[in-house]
Parts: sequence; structure tokens; C-alpha cells
Amino acid sequence: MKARASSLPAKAAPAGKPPPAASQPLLLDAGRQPLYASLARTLMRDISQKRYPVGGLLPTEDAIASRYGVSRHTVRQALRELKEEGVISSHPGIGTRVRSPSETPRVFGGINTIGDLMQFAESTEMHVLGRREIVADAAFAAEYLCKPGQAWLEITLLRKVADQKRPLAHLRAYVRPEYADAVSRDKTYTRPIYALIEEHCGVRIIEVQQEITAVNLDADIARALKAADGQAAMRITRHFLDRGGATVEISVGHYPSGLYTQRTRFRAHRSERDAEEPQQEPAAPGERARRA
Amino acid sequence: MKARASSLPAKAAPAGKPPPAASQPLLLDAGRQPLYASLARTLMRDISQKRYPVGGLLPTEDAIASRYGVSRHTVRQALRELKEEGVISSHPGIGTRVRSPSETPRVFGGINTIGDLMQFAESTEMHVLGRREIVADAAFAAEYLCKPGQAWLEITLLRKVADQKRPLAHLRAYVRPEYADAVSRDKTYTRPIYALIEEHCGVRIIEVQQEITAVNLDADIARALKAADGQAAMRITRHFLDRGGATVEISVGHYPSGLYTQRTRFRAHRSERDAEEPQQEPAAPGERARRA
DNA sequence: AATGTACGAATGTACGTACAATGTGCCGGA
DNA sequence: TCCGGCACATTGTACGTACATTCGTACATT
Repeated sequence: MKARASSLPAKAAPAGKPPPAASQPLLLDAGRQPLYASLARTLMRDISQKRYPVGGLLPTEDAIASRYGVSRHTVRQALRELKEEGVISSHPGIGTRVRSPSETPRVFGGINTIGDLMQFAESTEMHVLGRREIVADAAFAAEYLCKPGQAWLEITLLRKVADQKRPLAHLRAYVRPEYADAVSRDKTYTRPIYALIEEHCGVRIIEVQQEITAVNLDADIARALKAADGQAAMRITRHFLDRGGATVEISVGHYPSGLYTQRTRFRAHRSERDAEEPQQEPAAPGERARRA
Repeated sequence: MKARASSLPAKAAPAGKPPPAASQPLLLDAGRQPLYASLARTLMRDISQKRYPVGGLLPTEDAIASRYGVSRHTVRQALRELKEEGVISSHPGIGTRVRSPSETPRVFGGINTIGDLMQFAESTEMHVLGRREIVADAAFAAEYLCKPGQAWLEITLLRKVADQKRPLAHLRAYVRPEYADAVSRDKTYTRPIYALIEEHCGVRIIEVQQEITAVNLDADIARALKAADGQAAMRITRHFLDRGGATVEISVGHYPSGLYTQRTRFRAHRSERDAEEPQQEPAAPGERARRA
């Protein structure tokens, strides 16, 4: 099988050949998760980091299996997940094709993409004020709907716009430890944290739950924001969930009045009504004339 | 193992026992389709025909495998399809549970319908404080993005919850004159104004544009809300548009801190046009029309 | 040179096995 | 009586194998 590949000049590998940089941790196994999930995340990361060109072919299932030392069964289960997310597609006799990078248009409710939701302007910068690891106590767990005793990496940031003196927002992001190394290095970010995690760790945010309330700023945050104590602010809490419904990140932002407006557009799309087909189909041959 | 099923007195089957009527084609194999697909359709038929009660348990994977003479691997692939469709759910140590086939909404994109957006509780009442007709001046037109000189019916309301003394919100609604008679009579409303207009005038709200900012309450509104002057509040401005994009209603609500939280859920749905990949080649016509 | 055939390669299907993780329920001891 | 622990049942994960189906290409035939 490889005879063909090795007989080639090994130059300009047509596709499916470019291995993941040949020297780095094979599987990123964060915590206790199934082998196929680790493999799926690894492949997802490599895809989003352009190790495999869009439109090109992934290595064959057997090649992946032998490269990572797992069975083809496990490879297929990992690929199945990516297929369900629309990242790859496979065809017999051809191979597995990379359909689109992580920038696949994820449409939220018709109009708003997750990017629109964030309204992350080009000129926005986030400056890290501090990082620390915390363990959710009862109060934290109740506030943010997670399990007590869970560990989180807390990152405190200020979101600034280039030409303004006062910060736009004070943010606290809570990241699951298995994704911590996506955000544990830099002092400033120019992209949302969820996007960094997506790219670095190969997860994919499927759902965002958002809560907005009005609060009067407390002293600490007001000082950080160069705002008056007691000034009005929006508190926006977001839960970022992956495909399995597991929380990847929780963020709490305080946006003082006057600097920020959140705009959202909701469109009514009629709910398909497709229903479950009772399928009384006689299954007799000779139909199939429908669908015209 | 399969002997067990037939040897049972077929009495008082606790759950997971009721077999598919014991005497009929085991697998409905329509044409050339994989074994697991046949099995999935068979199980789906039995579920939709209530052979397995909603909320009850399916037979165990081993039981299904031996009943139909297939491997557990095949059973799991069939069950996986049903799980993806939301018809069943499985849990380790418990079994596979039949979820209501009707109440699986199978929504395409939207968790967020306009109804969800409103979060209009049953016990909410709106009390009219005043009505007047206004003409948009330059300031109004700039603020609410409409044309100067347009006439509007302004309605000022307090939104109250039955068992609370303090109002939940102070609202100002601006309605186009042609829809005014839908809301020009009552002193209290129990439904959102847009819903009244929809019902009375036969229009249909297709899109809602929402803006949220934080503000400190000014004296007038604070007094109406029995809130402290300067207390933080959310200002939610909404534009209700019909199918043609014309504005039907504009509403501005002030929600003082502590009483109201807006929750929104954004869910990514894979853009429908799954389609085949960019198809570099023109795909010669007249071949391979199969494979729905 | 064009065409048909054969082979290889890739995914799809299906079988087998074994062990791990998890929830249920029985049972015994305090 | 209550409660903890253990056995059991069930799904989850992971390995193995084999063959079918489909596509691309190289080769042989015409």
C-alpha cells in the first residue's frame, strides 16, 4: 500500500501525507476522557491549525490508527464525531476530506453567528490582570451552575479599545483545566478566549447560554475600570458548551454604562414542522417517483 | 439467551420485555440497505407504533442482538442513529429509554424564538400610565432610527408581577398609527404589545432587533419604579419588524437591577445546505443519481 | 491512441471478544 | 431501622478480524 507513496519522490506530497509536524505530543489527553475523544480533539486541532489543508485529504484510517497506536475502530469513532460536526466528509474509495476549518459558518438562530454575538472588534485588546486556579465551592457552584469541587482556571482581564483610555469591560473567564494551556501564556489577547480554546484544543463551541442583568459596580471592579463607584453596568454571564453539553468556559463581564451596547437580531424562522414520519410506506418497489 | 424471551410466560413484563408482537417480519429490509439501517427502521417503527412505551426501556443491547441475530456492534450502530434523532437516550447501568417521539422538537436552528425572547410570564401585568401621539423630531429619529416627521402612538406602561410590590420594568412603546387601535382601549395588558398587534391587525413580526445597555435611572423613571435615583438598570430597546422590514413597534424598557435577568440561548446549527464540497470538477451530468 | 479490465487502496459493514464505568438492588451488619 | 457494601446488570470503550463496496490508476488489449 505504501509502496506507491514511497515510490514517489516524496516531494510535494499530494494530500493526506503532511503529518502533524512529526514531533510533538501525539494525543492531547486532557483528564479522563475516552481515547476516541482525545483523538478527535487532536485531529480537530490539527485541522484548525491548518496542518491539513482545507479541501485536502486526511491520512487514511489505517495510517491514523498506526500513527497513534490505536485501532481503526477508534479512529472511525473519532472521525464520526468530526463528520457530525461537518468538519470532514468521507467517501469510499476516496478518503476523508477536510471540508472547512474551524471557521465553518455556525449560524445561531438564523442571523447571529457566534462572532456577532461577541462583537469582538478588530481594535479590541484584552489585558490579563491575573490568573489563578480555584476550586468551586458551594457559592460558586450555585452561582454558575457547575459542580462543587470542580477545578477552574480563573483569568481576570480588562478589555480595551485602542483609542480609548477607559477600559471597555472587566472580564473574568473560568476555563476548565484541560483547556488551560490554550490561554496560560500570553499577557494580552486579541481574540476571544473561546476562540483560542477552539483552535488550540480542537473543541468546538456548539451552544452559548447568556444572561444579562444590571448591577451597580462594586469598588474593586469600578477601580479597575476607572469608573465611578456605584456606576451602572451590565453584567453578562456566558456559558460555552461543547457538543456533548459540557461546559468549556464560563465568562462574567462587567460593561460600564455608556461604553457598550449589545445588539442582537432575532429572526423568526418557521419551525419546519417536519415531524416524525410515521412512514406507513408500503415499501413496495416502483415508488421513488417522488422527490421531484 | 433468546430462549429466555420465548420461554417467559409473557406476563407482567416490567420493562424492556414487550417484544415486537412475536410474530411478524423481524427486520424490514427495504431494498439494499445496511443491516444496522434495517434494524434502526424496525426499532423506529416499533417505537412509533407504541410497542415500546414512551418513557419505558428498550430491551438491552444484548437482547436486541440475540433477538434479531445480529451482533451487539450492529445494534449499537442502529441505536446510535436513533439517539442522534433524539428518539431514545441511553445511560450506563440503566438502559435505553424511549423519549417521546412527538415532543422531540427537532428544531433546526432556533432555541430562541421571539416568544422565548420576551419571557413573558403568566403572572405579568402591564398597567398603562399614559398614551399620547407624538411626531418624531430629529432627536427621536436619531435615537430610534426612524424618519423624522413620522407619527407614533406612545404608550407608557409599568410591567408588574402579581405578588411583588415594586414594578418589574418601566416601558415605553411606540406604535405606528395604523396599528394604534389594537392597543388604544385597555388600561392593563396581560400579553406583549407586539402580540396584540399581530392578532388584531394581522401582521406578523418576523424580526426583532434588540439593544441592551446599562444606565443609571433618571429621576422620573426611578420614581415610577419605586427605585432609588441612580440605581443601575438595563435599558432594552427593541425594534419589531414585519416581513417587509417595516417597523411595527419600538419599545424601550428600563429594568432595574435585581429584578430581571435576560437569558438567551444561542445554538449553532450546521448550515443546512450540507451539500457536497466545492466540487472542483464539473461533475459530468447523468451519473449517479442514487444515494439519497 | 483509445478503451476495457484488473488490481490496489480506501472507506463501509459486520462479526467477534474483553474490560471499564455506572446505576440498581439485594443483603447483611450495626 | 438504617446504612454501607457487594454483586449484578447494562451501557461505554477498545481491541481484534474479515469481507464488501467504491474509486483511481496502471496495464493490457484492440
